[in-house]
Amino acid sequence: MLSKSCIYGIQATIYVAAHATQEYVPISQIASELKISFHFLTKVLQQLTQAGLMTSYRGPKGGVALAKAPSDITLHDLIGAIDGTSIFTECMLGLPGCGIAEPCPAHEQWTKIRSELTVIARRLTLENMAKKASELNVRLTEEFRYAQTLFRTVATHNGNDV
Amino acid sequence: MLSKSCIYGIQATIYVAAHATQEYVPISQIASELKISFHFLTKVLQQLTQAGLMTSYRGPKGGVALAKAPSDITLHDLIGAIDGTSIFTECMLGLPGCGIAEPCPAHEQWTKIRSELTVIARRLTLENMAKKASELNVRLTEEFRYAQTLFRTVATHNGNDV
DNA sequence: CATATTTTAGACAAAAGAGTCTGAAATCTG
DNA sequence: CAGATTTCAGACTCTTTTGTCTAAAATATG
Repeated sequence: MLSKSCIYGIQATIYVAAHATQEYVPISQIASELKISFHFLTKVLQQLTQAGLMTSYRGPKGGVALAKAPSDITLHDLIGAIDGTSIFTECMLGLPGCGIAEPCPAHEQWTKIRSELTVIARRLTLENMAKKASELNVRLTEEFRYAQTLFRTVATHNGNDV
Repeated sequence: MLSKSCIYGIQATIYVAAHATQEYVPISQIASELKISFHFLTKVLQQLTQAGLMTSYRGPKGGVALAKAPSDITLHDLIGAIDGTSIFTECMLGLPGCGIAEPCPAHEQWTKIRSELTVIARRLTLENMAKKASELNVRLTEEFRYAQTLFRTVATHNGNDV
């Protein structure tokens, strides 16, 4: 569905959006909290800065930050910048030119799914997702709940029944 | 979205379903008509026979055939046999255990899409798709319309505005 | 200015996907 | 039985994706 690069990019931007207090968030911090290879994440985030979705700053106090307001960056933007927009536009069977004139046998059904996927991806902003992620019990990474890394101080939440 | 193997498998089974007159269809015939590598298609169709969706027969007059009625084989079956069912079950961000208890930030939206995708894939049978493919102007392969390879004798259809 | 920190750039390796090829096993035809 | 046809099984290559590593450029701090 989505490439690993894309998944990492989405997770990282959500993390950055949730850390709006920091000016720039070092990639090393994101990588270690999200258990992603630092060097690999670096390359992914470079794609996002080159696409104009993030800004970067070198040196001490450097890192990456969102280039726009979290409410102005959509899931569609992120997927498009990393995996490309083919998932939103292409035929399920990968046939170029599949359309109303020359549909593939699954054209109509897939078109419906695809358009809903597009709507949802356009509607889901980083603000939405970061807000969700900031609530308890919301996952951002494989091993840990995001809540555990984000709010270590929450005392009422005692369990870790992963 | 779908792997090349999966796409080839779907196209090939549609082709076989549309050639119900033949007892067994040789893989070489499918491959050449659909412009797919013979040896590669062979391996893909072996997966389908091992999954119980197709039958095969060796020797002259041999080939592959559907193991069930075309109305009894769904797109879901085909995808499941080749790419696996993860596309119908997994979290968009690939997080194991993502669910109601521990949702990822895109959980609800993706669940909706996924369930619609599942419904459609379960509803779309080979019979449906083969019927669609047998109508004019329906694509099954990249270079040619399926209609052209399937019904070469149709005279009223003079155009090829690819 | 020197040093530590951080992104940038690019080479390199490992793993998976896609595609090719060869030989063996099964089966029909003469 | 001999030969042709076809799937089956597995080795092999090529490409893309994923992941690792090293050196250079930029920048803050003392």
